[in-house]
Amino acid sequence: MNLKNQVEWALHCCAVMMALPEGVYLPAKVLAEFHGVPKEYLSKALQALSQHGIVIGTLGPSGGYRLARAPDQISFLDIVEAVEGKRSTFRCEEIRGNNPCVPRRHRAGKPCTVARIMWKADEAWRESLRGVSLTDLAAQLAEDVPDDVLAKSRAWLLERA
Amino acid sequence: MNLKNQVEWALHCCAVMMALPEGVYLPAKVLAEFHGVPKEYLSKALQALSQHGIVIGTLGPSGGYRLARAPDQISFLDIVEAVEGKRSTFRCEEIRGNNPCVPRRHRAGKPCTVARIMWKADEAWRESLRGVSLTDLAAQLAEDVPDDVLAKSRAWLLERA
DNA sequence: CCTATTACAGATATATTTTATCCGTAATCA
DNA sequence: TGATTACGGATAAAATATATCTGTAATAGG
Ligand code: SF4
Ligand code: SF4
Repeated sequence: MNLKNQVEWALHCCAVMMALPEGVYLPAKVLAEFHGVPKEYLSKALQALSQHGIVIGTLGPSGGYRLARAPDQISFLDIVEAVEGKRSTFRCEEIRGNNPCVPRRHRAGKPCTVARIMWKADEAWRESLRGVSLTDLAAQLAEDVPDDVLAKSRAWLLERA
Repeated sequence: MNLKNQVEWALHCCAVMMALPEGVYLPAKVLAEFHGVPKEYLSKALQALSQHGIVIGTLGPSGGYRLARAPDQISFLDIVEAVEGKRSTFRCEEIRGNNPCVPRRHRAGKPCTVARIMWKADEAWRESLRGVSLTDLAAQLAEDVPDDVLAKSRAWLLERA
């Protein structure tokens, strides 16, 4: 059970886009080169973000992507769910319906205990991601990443925006 | 991102094995028929449980599986991790190392902020599963499942144990 | 108006993982 | 001895993730 690598890419892209000045857009091509990932496939992830209203994409030269709202209004969960989907990781195949001792009653009934427990764990995962915003990420990054690397990256990106 | 269906099967099998009297073993064949799933593939899940010390398998006629310890000493997490593995669902491909502005320093460094946040969410998921034991499940099942179904299932299984 | 650039949607191809089956071996019991 | 079982490894089929390719429409700038 693995998350798609697009999740990682999308998160990094959003982190990078926080540095954009008002009205400036970053093309997928640049984001792909910056992260060293295939442009075409990364585009799919960015389009997913766009469809979920997390980023805004504009066409034409000087077009590209930027965040659709303030970083403190974008959570990790928003981003993860945009590319990974909202469905629970636990798939219930209703195998209790195969129990030879159960006539019919149970089958269309409410989800069983096992499923509820698994879904609750899933919700705990989501809740954890819901609690972290891009602003939180930025604060941590400022501590972790040396200032010169941050500045150089910023300059590298703006040159190509 | 989906959990394997073996997870669901393993959980149901453990639930069923709680009903076994001391010293009695339930063959994979019976468990498979009871749940309506392919025996060969279910066996793989049961072997995983066995390797992780959650169930005990014995050979020969009247052999099969039973729980290796008391139900209150077996958590959902034990079972899920046995078949799904212990690794985080978030795979870090170290794409920050591809950043053209980073020389060398960063690359072998500690895991970055993004990864830590994702791993923490993963841990929240595990913590949730760690908090539920088979005993808890049994209590819930007693409420959810009608008594006659429970009794009939029990009888059906013991006939074939 | 023209051209280069871009996001976007859809089709296709490849790789990896999940799902499932098959077979041979060893242990156990009657 | 013979039937039954778990176990491990090899293999096959299906589903999903990964990646590429194509064409279209919008847009900025000349
Ligand atoms: S998890 Fe619950 S609802 Fe799903 S198959 Fe098992 S018993 Fe049925
Ligand atoms: S998640 Fe962190 S450690 Fe992993 S690639 Fe991204 S920056 Fe690097």
